[in-house]
Amino acid sequence: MPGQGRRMNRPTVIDIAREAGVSLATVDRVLNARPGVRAKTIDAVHDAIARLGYVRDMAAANLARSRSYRMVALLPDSDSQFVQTLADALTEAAALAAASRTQLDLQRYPPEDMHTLADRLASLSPEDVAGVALMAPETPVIRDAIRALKARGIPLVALASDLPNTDRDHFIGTDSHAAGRTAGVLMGRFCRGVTGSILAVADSMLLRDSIERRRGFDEVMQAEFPGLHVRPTIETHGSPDALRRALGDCLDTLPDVAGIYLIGSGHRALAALLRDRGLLRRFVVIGHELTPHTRQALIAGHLDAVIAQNPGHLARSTLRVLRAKADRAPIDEGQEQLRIEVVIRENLPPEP
Amino acid sequence: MPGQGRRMNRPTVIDIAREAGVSLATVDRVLNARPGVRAKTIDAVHDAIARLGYVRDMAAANLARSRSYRMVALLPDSDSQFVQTLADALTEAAALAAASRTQLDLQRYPPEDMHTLADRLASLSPEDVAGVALMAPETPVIRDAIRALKARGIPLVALASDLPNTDRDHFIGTDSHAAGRTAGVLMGRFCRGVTGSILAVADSMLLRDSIERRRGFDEVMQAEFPGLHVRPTIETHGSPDALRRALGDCLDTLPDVAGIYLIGSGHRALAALLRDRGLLRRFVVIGHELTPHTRQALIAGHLDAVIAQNPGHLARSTLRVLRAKADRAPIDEGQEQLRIEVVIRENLPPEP
DNA sequence: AAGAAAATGAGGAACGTACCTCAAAAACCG
DNA sequence: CGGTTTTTGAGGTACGTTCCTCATTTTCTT
Repeated sequence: MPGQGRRMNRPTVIDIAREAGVSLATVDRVLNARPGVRAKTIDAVHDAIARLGYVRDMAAANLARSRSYRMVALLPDSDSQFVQTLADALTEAAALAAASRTQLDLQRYPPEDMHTLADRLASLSPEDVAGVALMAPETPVIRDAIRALKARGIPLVALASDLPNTDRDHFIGTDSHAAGRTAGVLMGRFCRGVTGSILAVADSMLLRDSIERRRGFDEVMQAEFPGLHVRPTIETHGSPDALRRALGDCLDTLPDVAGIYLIGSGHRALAALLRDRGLLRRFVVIGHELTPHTRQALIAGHLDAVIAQNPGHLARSTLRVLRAKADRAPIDEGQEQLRIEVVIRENLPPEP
Repeated sequence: MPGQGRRMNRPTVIDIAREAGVSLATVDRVLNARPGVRAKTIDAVHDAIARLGYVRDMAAANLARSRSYRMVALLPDSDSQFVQTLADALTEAAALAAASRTQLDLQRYPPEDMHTLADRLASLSPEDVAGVALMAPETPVIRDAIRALKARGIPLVALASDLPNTDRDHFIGTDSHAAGRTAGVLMGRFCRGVTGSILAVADSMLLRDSIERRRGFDEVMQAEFPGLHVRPTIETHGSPDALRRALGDCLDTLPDVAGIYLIGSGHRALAALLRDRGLLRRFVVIGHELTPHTRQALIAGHLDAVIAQNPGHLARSTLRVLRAKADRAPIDEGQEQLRIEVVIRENLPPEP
């Protein structure tokens, strides 16, 4: 009978009861913080727990509670490929998490409408939601909604984009500043021996992530690559036409463009523009996030490197952390640490 | 009572039995692939499962099994930092896996002595070992030992270094050829505009991994960077002196060295040599695996990039896959896919 | 069609925990 | 000190699954 091992004999509640010299009922009261136990007895039980190195079997506990976990993920309903990729990853992770009584309710909200989002958050009750994962910009309205949510005792994690000035329990994503620095180093090194301008393109410089990436990028370029000059950020506000126009102007005006840094989205529009002008592969192009488009661009050689966070890890991490928060269990920080990945054509992961 | 969700009323085995019109015992036989059920009945049960969208509650299942899994990991007892890092990662992963009834017995074997290793493998019995993770070169002796192990029904995964011509159940590690290509692209791009020689240093060109990395590296260099010429591999056989001597000779003889590719270990010896000669930071240096030394070298700027596989993922993946194999459960290929990581100073993960 | 073999059913104990009730013991109060 | 309140104990049922035994039914073989 393969695959079978020997019993491990972890201590159980029964062992604690014996060790502490109390009854099972008392141990149970202590473990679940139920009232009606003297402080002295509580200590005795905790001592026994410490002495035996007891760890509560969460699987058994949850089975007994016959508790299930409904998590809610709220993503903007933008047509960004990254958000779509993330949504897919969450759906996939949720399918697997179903085996451990966790289900995910993936919701989208109108990207610009923070009031709708706040209302949505306000409508969540601890009775039927065990945790929330939120990808949203940090506006006052949202900050308030989060405060109210936490006051109701619902755990919340910030997804992909941090909400540092709120009561969020955890941030799941990469450090944008470091990601920008990484992009900067690659840009600088790929441009070795070249002097010229670097164009930076972002959706909006009001987004925390874009600001931080740009800041990291600039830091590195100024300190280590003095021959390259980064121009002010071109803001596209998600519009391909705006990108086309603004970037086109730059290319017309500046004779010495060496590289293009795509801080946010816009890969499709950029590729179209460069193709029309016969400029593909002329510059070093570095972007963020691995999506079907950036993948294709990497393969085609129109994009030199992508700084990415792994959406699969992001999704799994989200569910694990929410689950841990719901159980008030500790988190394995190492496992939840999201890496800043450097992706080039040669280490492109196989298609999902 | 926060963190609580609503009952989900997921279908249980009882529902399947009713839906399929069979008894609980039969459902159980089907679910656990026990013998004594007609093919027709098996199909009927599977149909019911599909119709109800049943997902087995793994927590309850494992609780009922009250089975524990003793896994054995066999690593060479070399003083390679990578092996040490991997051992640490395995130990850490094992501590966490204890919560899900999995324990890991981490063993080291004398690196050059394949007979000792084969004997060790031969001594493992399915009664007390649920799976084996093995990091070893593929020699005939080992191939035979693996065949015997598998014949006894013990699952085996190859760790870090593949054993493709054996019956191993799974390989957990990165594609060395692609890793070499990645190193090649970075070397080529970091040397943009430069013409010259690239030195390659390996422990031994008899190791599958080294051969494949070198092959991938060469492929890229020849195809994309014709100005750079990769010299024949210097073999150090793990000896710092040998590296010092051979590499020293090359540096004396060749005036145009542009980069150094460290296929295997030897980072310490290389740093010492370059420091003595005042050549630190003069060349582009690219290596493999993130260890305390390569981490430090990256920070100091003596090393430009490291191609790595994440030892934490490797370790967790190992335990997950072994566990799945022991349970005869399917594997989530996406999650077990090990990425080829590109690490530079800017995206260095925080110290563990 | 009889006998053998294979398939199926019925039922129960166990895994470790939660949560409930009721009774008994201990501590507290004046 | 008696009476009241608080604390503790004992025991049961439940969660969804595994795995066992034994009896019964069905199917196959000749």
